[in-house]
Amino acid sequence: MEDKQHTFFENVYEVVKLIPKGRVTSYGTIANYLGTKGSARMVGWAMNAAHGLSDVPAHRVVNRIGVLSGKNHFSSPNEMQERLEAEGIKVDDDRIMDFDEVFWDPMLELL
DNA sequence: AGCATGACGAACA
DNA sequence: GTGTTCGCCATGC
Repeated sequence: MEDKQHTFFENVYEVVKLIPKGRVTSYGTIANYLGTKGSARMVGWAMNAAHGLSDVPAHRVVNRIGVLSGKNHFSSPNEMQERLEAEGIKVDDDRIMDFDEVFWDPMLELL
């Protein structure tokens, strides 16, 4: 873990850190914003590495349909949902409710 | 070198 | 709505 992916990971972290409280985005959206469109899996991989960084709110990143696909990777599977609900995001059956309302698109709102 | 897996996504049936 | 298939690319066997 030294040079090449460093840039990609760094970019992912930077975007994730910019996600406003109470909002969420998706792996594919971040990938698209970074220009690595189609490589949503790499974003997920980056999150896996970001897992230890408190600066990166990985719980605000879900898949395209608002499912907490990564909850299993947290310290506790319940932690992700609790953190989201603590920010005012309603979660039901591992899925974000009103997903279109809390969705945050860097291309659209960050600009 | 190939093959399987994965915090994904889109297209299609 | 669900299930399958393919593309994506880093990692591990």
